[in-house]
Amino acid sequence: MKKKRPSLRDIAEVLNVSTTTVSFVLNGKGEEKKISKQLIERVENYLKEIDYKPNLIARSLRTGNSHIIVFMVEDVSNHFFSKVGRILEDISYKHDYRVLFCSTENDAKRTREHIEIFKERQVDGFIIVPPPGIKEEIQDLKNNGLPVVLFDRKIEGIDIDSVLLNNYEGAKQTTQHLIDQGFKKIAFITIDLDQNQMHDRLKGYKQTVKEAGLDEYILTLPYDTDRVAESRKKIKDFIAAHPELDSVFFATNYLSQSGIKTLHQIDSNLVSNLGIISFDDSYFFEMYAPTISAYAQPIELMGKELMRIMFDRIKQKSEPSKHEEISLDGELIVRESSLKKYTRL
Amino acid sequence: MKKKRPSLRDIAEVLNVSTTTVSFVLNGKGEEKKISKQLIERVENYLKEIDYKPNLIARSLRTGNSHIIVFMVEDVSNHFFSKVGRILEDISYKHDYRVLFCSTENDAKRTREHIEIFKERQVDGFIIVPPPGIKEEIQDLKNNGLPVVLFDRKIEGIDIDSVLLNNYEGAKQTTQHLIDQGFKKIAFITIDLDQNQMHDRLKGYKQTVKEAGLDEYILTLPYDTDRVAESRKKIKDFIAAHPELDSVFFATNYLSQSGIKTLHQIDSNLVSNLGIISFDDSYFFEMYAPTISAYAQPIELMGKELMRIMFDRIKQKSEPSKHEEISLDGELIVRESSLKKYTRL
DNA sequence: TAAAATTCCTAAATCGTTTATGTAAGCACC
DNA sequence: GGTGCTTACATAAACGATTTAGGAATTTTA
Repeated sequence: MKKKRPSLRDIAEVLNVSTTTVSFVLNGKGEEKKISKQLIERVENYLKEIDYKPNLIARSLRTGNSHIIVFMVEDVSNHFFSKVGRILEDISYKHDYRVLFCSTENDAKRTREHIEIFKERQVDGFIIVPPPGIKEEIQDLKNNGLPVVLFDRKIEGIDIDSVLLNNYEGAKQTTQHLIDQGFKKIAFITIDLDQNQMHDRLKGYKQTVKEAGLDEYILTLPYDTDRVAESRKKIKDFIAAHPELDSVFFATNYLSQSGIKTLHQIDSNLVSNLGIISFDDSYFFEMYAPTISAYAQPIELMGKELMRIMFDRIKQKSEPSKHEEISLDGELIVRESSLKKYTRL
Repeated sequence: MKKKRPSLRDIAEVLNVSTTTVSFVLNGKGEEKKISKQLIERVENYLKEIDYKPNLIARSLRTGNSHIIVFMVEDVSNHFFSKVGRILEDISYKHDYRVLFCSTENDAKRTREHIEIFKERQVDGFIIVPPPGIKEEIQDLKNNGLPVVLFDRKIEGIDIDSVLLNNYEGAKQTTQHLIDQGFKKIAFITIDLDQNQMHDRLKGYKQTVKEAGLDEYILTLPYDTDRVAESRKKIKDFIAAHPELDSVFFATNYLSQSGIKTLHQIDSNLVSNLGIISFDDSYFFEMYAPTISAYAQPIELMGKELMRIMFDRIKQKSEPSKHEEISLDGELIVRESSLKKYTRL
């Protein structure tokens, strides 16, 4: 049943040539290696005839690369990451590379193990959303000459390629939009996560309200998704404590979704009466009634930039003289909710 | 810079033993292979000391397997699939396997290419959501002795392991729930996709309303996501043509989300006044106001069953005498929307 | 016409494992 | 002391490709 695939040697035997010749032709190096036209043709025809597929493992062992790129994110089932993953997959596919997604769970140990395994599997590059505490491993990868591009988050004190959202500018723009719509008491609801992107968003908000001469209203919720009840209560108390609030800026889309739910529970008119805007877009916001405006990350562009850098590094092999730190701008998606409010005030 | 990792041979040289010995110890076969206690210890210590990591590519080449399982779905960024993928990843991780997700785009050609590549990469098993037209390739994989488990959809006329939702029963149960709540004019909105699971859902609906002596109201929308406008119009016309409708059963969660949006556009009270229920759950339904009830697929269980069968097949190597066709039941998640309606009628 | 260059191809090493087979030493047994 | 059985390792052949170094035949050059 289990018919063995023919190997290069088998083919060479049948054609009465050496494996070298077959290998050269297979890899399109026939002319370069001065194989005669006739022979090239003969080999090519046979390869086509039997629909020969080389054993990629053997090839990897010999060449040291695998045409596989790893994409490590916090959670592959997170919508944002899976969307980006999909883009990466499509681009890779066109270049005959494959993408291996995996979840770090934002855990350094798990990430380390993954990296170790993939290194031994000769993957050609890493695109990583780095959890805290893996600076050394990243540096190590780079020292081993493996291309690494960070995504979504950066690591301080390490010179490395990265593709990030300009969180500061995004938050400024988002806050400014609310201000432009006439809102004056803008709350910023964020999570208790010590990560650069969250800091930058907060800074953007602070700076913008300050420039506009408005007051700050900041609520920080626990990161743990288990502590939903606690978060709900905090939001309720916060809203109750500040009846003057006319709008809310949620710092992540997950936050918005649960936050909106909570607002609706407090008072079913609240969501319609407040100016609500979210960082990170979501399918949800388009469907919800009322629709919710959001600052959307440029998913497609991110994927493209990631792969552009990755392929650059893979090709040039040597350590690049200069690393790229791409900072991308998102796009404010204005939906009815943050428009119609103005007339209500 | 690029310090080469030590190989088995290097280690053998340092320790003045053969690679065989090192290999046996490495794989825990020391005792079995009658290596002396002292030597085992000496080797183990050294391995630990240099933190030796074997080259997995070389191992794969020799052993013919890779500890990689491929999970091919229509689109990795689809929430349902990515959730299941995440489960598979976690289970695999515990068994020292990795999962390679990839998207078929429901396209036979792309699927074929993927399968070809992965076969050459010696993956140990395939979990596939099969697009139409790849029966032969699946059969071929099986003939090559590779474990294949189908997921979500089956292929007629092929004896193979599979894990599926019991769509018929699910649709029956879902419809029955609406009936139990007192609804009598129940619409079934589905898509124009010639797949078993859609047929089964339709059958479940039909059978249930028939048993209850109620009328059928069926609307079939185009599958193409580009034809949103057309779908919207069809829904509007359908609702207008049947003012007597008191409830709607959407056959997929994507449909529900866009459908609910449309209903809301027609009349902002419609969503609250109709009994609405969806096949496939979504985060969205929990957050929406009002919340939407749904028949949820047992994601975790599905993942577990898939991996259970997969590992069974990987272990036993030989062709199983009997294939498993697992048909799982989902769970009706009853939220306020389908409860409170009854009182309104 | 001998030396040099070119053309066309091959032998063999190599990547880093696993594993079938080999073998030397020690012991028991009649 | 010859035979057989363990024990405790080593040798070497795979796995299936790529690639270096080189060889024989032909052609060009001087």
